Amino acid sequence: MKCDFDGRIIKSIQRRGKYMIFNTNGEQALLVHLGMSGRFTVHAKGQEYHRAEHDHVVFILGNGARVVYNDARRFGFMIPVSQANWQTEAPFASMGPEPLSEDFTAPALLKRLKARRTPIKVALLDQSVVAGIGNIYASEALFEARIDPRKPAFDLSVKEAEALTSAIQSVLLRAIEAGGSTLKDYRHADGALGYFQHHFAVYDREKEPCPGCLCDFISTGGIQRLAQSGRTTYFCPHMQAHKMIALKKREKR
DNA sequence: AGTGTCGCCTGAATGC
DNA sequence: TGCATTCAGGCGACAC
Repeated sequence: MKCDFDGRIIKSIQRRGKYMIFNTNGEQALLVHLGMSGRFTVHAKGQEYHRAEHDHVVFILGNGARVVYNDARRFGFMIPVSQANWQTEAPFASMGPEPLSEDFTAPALLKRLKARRTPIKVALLDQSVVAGIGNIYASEALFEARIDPRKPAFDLSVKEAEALTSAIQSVLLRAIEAGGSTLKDYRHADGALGYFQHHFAVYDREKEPCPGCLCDFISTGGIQRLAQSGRTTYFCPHMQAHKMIALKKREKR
């Protein structure tokens, strides 16, 4: 099938948050999001290719290699965007800082959380607070920072914001180091699996003890899960306890 | 403007 | 075995 990008040269590939941007020698760039189950795999020139189920797009490169986009759930998308303007358009105009950049500081995070009455876990999934955090890493970072996921976002102290920014960076760096998290679909471009799922502290570990658990595990029941805005959160109620309830009672008087 | 709910789509796991 | 239900790395449209 012909498309607008036929014959274009891919000049560079960028990433912002969970989006990839393929810059070309034309007016338009290709914006790509993998959704939940999207993946790219690279097949070298001469390597036989048979279309597999859920292969939706195949890029045939000038050197004969194939880059295949496979996406079982089809939540991913590719759209042409203006190469000159995409950064000032949705969703990038309002997107939060890159968590591994120097723009991501505790004061910057506090500023973006200031007006949010929503729980901190829900706020972390909002890409306009910080870019690139998904459901796994939100739970993992909050555990590492020892912050209750139910705590209102605006209620974070300076100390908590500091702990959270470093926890987010630490979790992401370790996850990248381990090659990402393969629950079902995630693969590298060469088909390799990620290994960070073996290092989760709380995610998908309901009723297990958290790392370094000091409480009476039998009586506490270990890690708990709850639903927040339709997404599952995992946390340790003992390691991540906060005093909101006591404070609320005081406010009411 | 911030917030919650719903739909998109398929596959795997679970329950009956 | 078969069928229905539930849930899953995300996001955008929509209503309030």
